[in-house]
Amino acid sequence: MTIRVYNTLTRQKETLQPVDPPNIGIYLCGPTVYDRAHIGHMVGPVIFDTIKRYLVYSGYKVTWVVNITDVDDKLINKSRQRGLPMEQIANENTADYLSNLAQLGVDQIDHMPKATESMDEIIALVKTLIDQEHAYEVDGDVFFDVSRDPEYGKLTNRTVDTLQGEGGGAAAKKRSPADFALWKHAKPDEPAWNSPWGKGRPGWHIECSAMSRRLLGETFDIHGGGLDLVFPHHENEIAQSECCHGKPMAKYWLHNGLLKRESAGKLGGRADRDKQGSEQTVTLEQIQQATAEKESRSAGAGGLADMIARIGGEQIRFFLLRTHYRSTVVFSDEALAESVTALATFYRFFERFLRVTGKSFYDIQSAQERVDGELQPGEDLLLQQVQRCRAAFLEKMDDDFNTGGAVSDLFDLVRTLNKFIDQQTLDDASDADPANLASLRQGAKTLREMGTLLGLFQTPPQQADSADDDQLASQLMDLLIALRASARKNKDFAMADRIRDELNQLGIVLEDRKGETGWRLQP
RNA sequence: GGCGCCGUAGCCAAGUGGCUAAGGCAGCGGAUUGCAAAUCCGCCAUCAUCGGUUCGAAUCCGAUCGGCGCCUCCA
Repeated sequence: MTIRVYNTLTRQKETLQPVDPPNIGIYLCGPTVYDRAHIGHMVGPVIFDTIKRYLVYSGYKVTWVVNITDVDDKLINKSRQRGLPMEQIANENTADYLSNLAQLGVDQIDHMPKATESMDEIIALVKTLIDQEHAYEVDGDVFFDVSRDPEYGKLTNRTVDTLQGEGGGAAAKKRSPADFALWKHAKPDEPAWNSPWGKGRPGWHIECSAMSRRLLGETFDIHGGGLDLVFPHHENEIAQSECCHGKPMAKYWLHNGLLKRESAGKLGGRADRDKQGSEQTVTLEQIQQATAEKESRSAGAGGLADMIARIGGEQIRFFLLRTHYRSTVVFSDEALAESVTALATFYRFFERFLRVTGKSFYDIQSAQERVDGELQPGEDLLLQQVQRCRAAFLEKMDDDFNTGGAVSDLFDLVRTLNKFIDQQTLDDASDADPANLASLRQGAKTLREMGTLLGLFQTPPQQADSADDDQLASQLMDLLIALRASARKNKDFAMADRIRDELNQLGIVLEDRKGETGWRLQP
């Protein structure tokens, strides 16, 4: 078993060899919580959640950190616009973010440090960089001196002289346009922390260097984030941390692709920003309108939380995992709908499994550890097929966490199991061979193992007939089904079909099985 | 201008040097069904174009066309 990952730093796939096996430290750049999350913010968490599941399964001890940036210029602007304290805005949006993560089944994060709770480490790091003459102070601002870092630009293959650098009022103070702020001097009405350079706040990149060092050490294994963070954010993190410590910051740099709308540009990208205009001149109403437009296209009128409630967290997770994490994903209602349809195949199988075996798929205990090549010579044909699916699945996951390819093996496996039920006529529970049922259970257990690795099928989907509110609906359905059964018995197919067709109009699908009729809502 | 990515069936999407190019959605044919639904079986691509390397390329190299990202805040 060898796991290979694509490393942005070397621009090639490499064998994963932890710095300190079996431990693996992962740092993922989380959100700046100046606004509610959109679906694009979920790509990184979902894939890294999956990566951690896979690494733990493969025998590693993984520590995964996702930071929350809760102090920043955009937060300060937002605070002014809304007339609320920055902290309150940060707290609101952090809560929204966490709730979205939970809905998508992202539950593997070990630490979520906040920038505002890491000031001591940040200041200490800046101080060291000044002492080392990698940074300099000008009137309460501190800048990193890129000319003192011969390796600057190595992540993105850039040279200092080609860079424009950040503009704004601070540009005049910088020795080189490419120098970037480590510490920003506070204006009178801005949130500020005491520092050796007066009151101020951290620059954008420094908090990640400080927090990753505290929680994962000076050199850790995997640093992740969206492709849009490669430059300047990660380039600058590398510069700060490696100049400070004199050793590599992270061994592998993994970047997820960005989500794109059908129409134009990535979510929150240039097109969105241009629409909003410069924040000095735009009115609050315009901002709200622009935000509403953006959300209506990217996440439904009520934002991501509403979209999750409407579509389902698992459906969105599945949608994201169907593509390789480094690809650009074009997001649209149609694409999402296709995913929902595809995912329903598994839910139908789980119901069938319950009918056949009397056991819930969700009660199956999933394998916690990876065990390879345990196929016994005497095992039956079904289990051999199941093992082939599983081996194919693991092979794809080993290759840079190819979830898109791995999903196909999930479909292959569910088809194999459905076929087995058909061929062995296990739907007739009365004469089912116990040995066949045992084989089926074993196959389902493997499906559960694979699903769990992807963070899928952890809890039963919302059932139309499970909620108390739908008790009446359930009773009415029983009545209609009984009426239709009686019509069918009398060969009154016109009546029977009318009941079925009109229920269909209401989005309810009937399935006649041996001896009974089931119903479900259309996905 | 600099750095980088992508172009596989109607649509989405794996595969990056060698078995019949995964899987999903849609469609068509069949088994099953009173008819459907569900399930299963079958059909449906020579991989943007051109040229080159190679015994052999979707997969490597070059050119062309088309799409995109970063170089300023962004997951």
